[in-house]
Amino acid sequence: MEQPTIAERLINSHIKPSYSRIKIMEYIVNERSHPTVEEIYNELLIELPTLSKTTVYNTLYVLMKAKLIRLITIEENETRYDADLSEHGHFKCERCGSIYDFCISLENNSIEGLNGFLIDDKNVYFKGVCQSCLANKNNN
Amino acid sequence: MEQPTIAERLINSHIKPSYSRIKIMEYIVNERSHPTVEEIYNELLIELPTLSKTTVYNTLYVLMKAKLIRLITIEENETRYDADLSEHGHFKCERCGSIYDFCISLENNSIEGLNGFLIDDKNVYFKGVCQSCLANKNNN
DNA sequence: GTTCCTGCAAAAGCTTTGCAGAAGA
DNA sequence: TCTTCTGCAAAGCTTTTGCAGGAAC
Repeated sequence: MEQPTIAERLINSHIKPSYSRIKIMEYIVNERSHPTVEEIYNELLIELPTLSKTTVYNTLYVLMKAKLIRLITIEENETRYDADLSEHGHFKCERCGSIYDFCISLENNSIEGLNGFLIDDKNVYFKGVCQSCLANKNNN
Repeated sequence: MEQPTIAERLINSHIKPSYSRIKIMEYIVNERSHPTVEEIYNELLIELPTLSKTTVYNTLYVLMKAKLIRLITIEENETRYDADLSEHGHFKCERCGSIYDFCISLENNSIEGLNGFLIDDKNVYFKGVCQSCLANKNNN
């Protein structure tokens, strides 16, 4: 089964596949680091020297509205983006700042208090210390 | 079993129970609406006309560090606070903006991908449309 | 020619910081 | 007296908005 290209995915969502948009979407899909606006902007500036943050914001808004990406708000002061729309959780290491994905499935019937509610979006965010940082601590 | 008062809870956490701090903590505990800074400030201004937002921010920071309250970041642009530290999820209705609590328990052993990780904090945020808004829609 | 994408600059909004006066021990 | 709590004002950041030039079709 062929994976659609980034451009095809944009077209399928009725978004014109401009070079900037392809690059921004591509970056979020390939880098699985759940980048911030700042990271996307700084990284793509190398390849697109005229890129502006406005375009990054505009594009992220367009991609979000088309539900090609989604927002991650683990921390109040940093908005991140994720192109993986499957149900999974995010773990942020408070020591090194890395974000890890993990598998989790929340069955609606195991939830009390939301009977008759329409659930569009589920987010699971954990924080703590990752295995790698825990291991390093012992070596220090 | 006696519940400790707000002042006692502050003292137990080595926080001086000033009037502002008691009122702010009290507001978060009593109002179970998970208020924003803005809401806390505006509401308490009635009773404490000289209150400043700086004091609200300062106090929230102190309470957070003492783990008497916790941050809720369902949306990127609104930071909310919750004094209920028990494990529960938050549902935000995208139509009326209300936030509902719901029961959920995440067993660590049902999570794949975080073996050997230290988990400090778990957050579950859902979005959608609440029962009440769904019912109203039919009446409109 | 028309649409809409891009990017500069300015504005807006929230949060933090610096500092001085006030309150409390 | 000494500490620290409070609050004004300013600064800092991120995000949004207005608008004009430019690319694409």
